[in-house]
Amino acid sequence: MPHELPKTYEPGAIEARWAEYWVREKLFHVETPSSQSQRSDHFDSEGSGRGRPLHTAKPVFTLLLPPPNVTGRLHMGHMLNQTQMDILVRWHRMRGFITLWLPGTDHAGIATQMMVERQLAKEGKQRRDMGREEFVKRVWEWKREYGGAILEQMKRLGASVDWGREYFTMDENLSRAVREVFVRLYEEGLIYRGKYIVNWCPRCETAISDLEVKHEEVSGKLWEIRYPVVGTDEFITVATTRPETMLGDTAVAVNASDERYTHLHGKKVLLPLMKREIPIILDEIAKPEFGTGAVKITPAHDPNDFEAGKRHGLAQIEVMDLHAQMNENAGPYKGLDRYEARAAVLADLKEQGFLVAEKDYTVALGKCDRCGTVVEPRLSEQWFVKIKPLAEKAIAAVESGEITIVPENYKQIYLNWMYNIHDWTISRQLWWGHRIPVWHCGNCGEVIVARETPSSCPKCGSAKPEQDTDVLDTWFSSGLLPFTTLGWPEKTRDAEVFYPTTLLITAYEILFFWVARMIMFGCHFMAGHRQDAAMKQASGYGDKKDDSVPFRNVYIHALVRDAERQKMSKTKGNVLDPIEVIEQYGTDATRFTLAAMAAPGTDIAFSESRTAGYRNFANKIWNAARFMFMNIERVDAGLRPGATEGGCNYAGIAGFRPVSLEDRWILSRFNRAAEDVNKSLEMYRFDEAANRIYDFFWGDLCDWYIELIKPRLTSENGNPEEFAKTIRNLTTLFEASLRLLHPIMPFITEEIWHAMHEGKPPKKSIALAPYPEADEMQFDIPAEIQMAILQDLIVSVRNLRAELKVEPKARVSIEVFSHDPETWNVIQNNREAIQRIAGVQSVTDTSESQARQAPSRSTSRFDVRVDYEKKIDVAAERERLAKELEKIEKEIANGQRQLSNEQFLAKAPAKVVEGLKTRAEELKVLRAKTLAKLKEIGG
RNA sequence: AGGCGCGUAGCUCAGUUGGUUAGAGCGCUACCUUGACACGGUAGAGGUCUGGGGUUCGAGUCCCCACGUGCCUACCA
Repeated sequence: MPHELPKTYEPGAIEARWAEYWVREKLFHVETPSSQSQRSDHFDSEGSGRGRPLHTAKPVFTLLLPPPNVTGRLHMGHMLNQTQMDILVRWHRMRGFITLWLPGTDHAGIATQMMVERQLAKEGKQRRDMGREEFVKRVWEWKREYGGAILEQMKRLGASVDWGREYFTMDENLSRAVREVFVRLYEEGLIYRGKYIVNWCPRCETAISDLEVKHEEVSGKLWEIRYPVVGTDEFITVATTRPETMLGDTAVAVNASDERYTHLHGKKVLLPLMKREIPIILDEIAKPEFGTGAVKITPAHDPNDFEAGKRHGLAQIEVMDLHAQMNENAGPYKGLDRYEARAAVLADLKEQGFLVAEKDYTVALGKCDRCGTVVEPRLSEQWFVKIKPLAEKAIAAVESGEITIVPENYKQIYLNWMYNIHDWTISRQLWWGHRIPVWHCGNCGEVIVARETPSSCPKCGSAKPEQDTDVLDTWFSSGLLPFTTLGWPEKTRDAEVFYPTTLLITAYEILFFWVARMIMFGCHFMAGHRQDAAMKQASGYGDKKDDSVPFRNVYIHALVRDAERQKMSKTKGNVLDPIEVIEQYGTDATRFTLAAMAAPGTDIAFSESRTAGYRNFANKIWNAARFMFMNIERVDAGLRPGATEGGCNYAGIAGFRPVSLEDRWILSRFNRAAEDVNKSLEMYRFDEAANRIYDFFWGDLCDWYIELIKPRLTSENGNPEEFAKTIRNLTTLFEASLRLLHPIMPFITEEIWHAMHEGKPPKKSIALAPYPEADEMQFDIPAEIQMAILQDLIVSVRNLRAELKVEPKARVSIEVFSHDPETWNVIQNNREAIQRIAGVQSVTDTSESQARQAPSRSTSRFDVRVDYEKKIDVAAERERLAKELEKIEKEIANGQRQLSNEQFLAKAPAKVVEGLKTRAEELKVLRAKTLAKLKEIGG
């Protein structure tokens, strides 16, 4: 069974099977390492742990999964994020790190509440009718039933998280930690309550933070209204984009320096419609250069006016309720929606002659991030976090380099935001979430902040204080996750080992929402924490001073857009469902696409054609494996090599015994690929890593190596011993290449790897096998040079054959000229390969250059001519040669200009000059040869 | 209004501190049912790197301007 792979690669069945296996076998579960059990535990006994002394602490790699909302469905952004995390996690795990990837979900206050409300609406029910307790119960039911959807989807991606440690932000232990944090901050004076203007969503009926407001430029109107000045026949004209708020005006402000209004200082205006006398005040809020220089002041409905109102002790008249409907203070407009009221107010103003002008104006409308409703600034009692003291530590952690942010431009963005941060509104008027641990005494009004529900008021002793009805902003609890998931506030061994986490990978969108908050909370609450020193050292962070930070590195990934570069959004209907892409091309191909397109700095315009290409790549690997298995089948049992005999190690490929040029070459190429891939991953260059593996697997291994060794595998009367050696080399090479690819394409590599081991793999999964590293002893520069000559020769002959339109099956004779001994060596030693791969009958050495003979190709090392009766297309050949000559001439001219420039010779590095000179020599030869050919065919 | 990014082959994108011949995938052309693979093979065509200045021995790469395009931040009525 193991060697019978179906002819065509079909990812669906394979992937589902392994995804299930990884979860069932708990392969990625990490027990808390005790202080004793951290000794290095190598994968094999062959001394492969080069550079890893035994009996030292193991390095640790910890990553927190940005918790998806329980309401979430997987989108491309998640998949990119998780692909990148999984690549790094698998890579570290294979390199012997204690690797913990912690998964969980977020209760997502507003989003989840909305979801359940919608469900209730279908049943004709309303949240308020059923009451808070019933409703929350209902949300929990919903969560149990549907909340796991996104995690199930994650399993399909192959995310190698530790499912044994899965959390939910409303779990009891995490909720306890949230209360603890609230109480401590309150006791430190960092949480306060007050009545301020906040962003209010009339649909969600709750306050939201600045970050949850999305601004949108809309073409709107600016209305100018004149207010009559009491006791004169003058008017003051003010402008507004929200005329309905004038009903709550309590003053008109002008600038003290504005001479237009000097004579009106101390006077009052009569507020139209409301017929209320309000003062003209002097305040800096009014800028003389803007409009009329006079501003209406509505302290209850505008944040600036609120501040101005406080400065002048003005009344705050609320004219709207929590649904943004006009209330009793709005007089005749009571009961109207804010926009109905706007229309009515404008009509009345116009009728009464107060409306002066209506101008087109671009307004930045604030909309609720969740539901899109236009936000209304509203005066209300809320809880706030005093943010500056927390921000200071968070700034220091990044400025000092204790936390690195990649790409680096995000560091400045983060810092700018932190410098200008405002206090954080943390209370939400929702029912779903962490209830604020505050109780109000109905008797004496005492405010009780406590970890557990108080049975009586500590001040007056009256029974049953009422708990505050608000819940906390969802980000308040998720901001604590790096330490609460490791057992905080207890001091745990988990925290000692896994905190600070190593890395956080996330999208730019939540840099402020989440990343910034985690840094603030981590630096504050984990101050004084020490990570296990030996492990910290082993992990490469021995030089870091601050172990309070929630993570040592942040990597911000790009945004996934659709093929037209549009941001994917439900309203646009251009959302690409990753599950659909996966069903069509496979998870491996989709992962590979995301990795290969993840160049830093630019967003990803996801293109399915790329995914199709990488599905083809998987198919290529699949078939190369089939070819390998086909040949293994033909080996006698006694000769069958163990696929990993000596192969399953870190450095190079230990079991590979090169005998031929292509053996030496592919071994060298493999090691170079391993070196490059490791380097790229170190720098989060997923695109480089993916492309490098692609080129190696397809371009080197399949296109050349397998083609070259075919005769050693397929010749009927071959030497069985050589055959076995060849197979051994192929299998060890292939096995190592699978390990190289595994982090990016976990499924296909797992499938083939198990097949190679005939059901008896050395580890339960390739994911637990070591990751290849370069062995410098296996670099072979001469082999690479010689192979390049061989490839040049073969390609030249193929090229000539194509041009001469030689029938594919016909074999041709070739004549080769070279004065280069190395070239001769290559030809002598690889005559058979040349004949077979290039369709050559005989190779003749000539002592004379073939350059002027028509059907020929030249490189600086050799000329090769095909002996064939068919005539070339003279005109086409002439054109080709002319074009080639032009290119050569251009390059020669270019090179000469530089080489004759003293400045260049003096200033350019020797290496560059040397290279140019060598190239100039080559070009001279090539030009002579090309000219000769042109002359020969009468050009 | 500020800030950031992008503009390279028909399409989607690479191109590391400026250094010899600007790469890949898809698409395109021609030929090929060669015992791993047509989701394949072989050989090709296709780019004055948006435009204009500048720095430099040397610019796709650095600077300035323009045009086009995308995003983020912002309490200016």
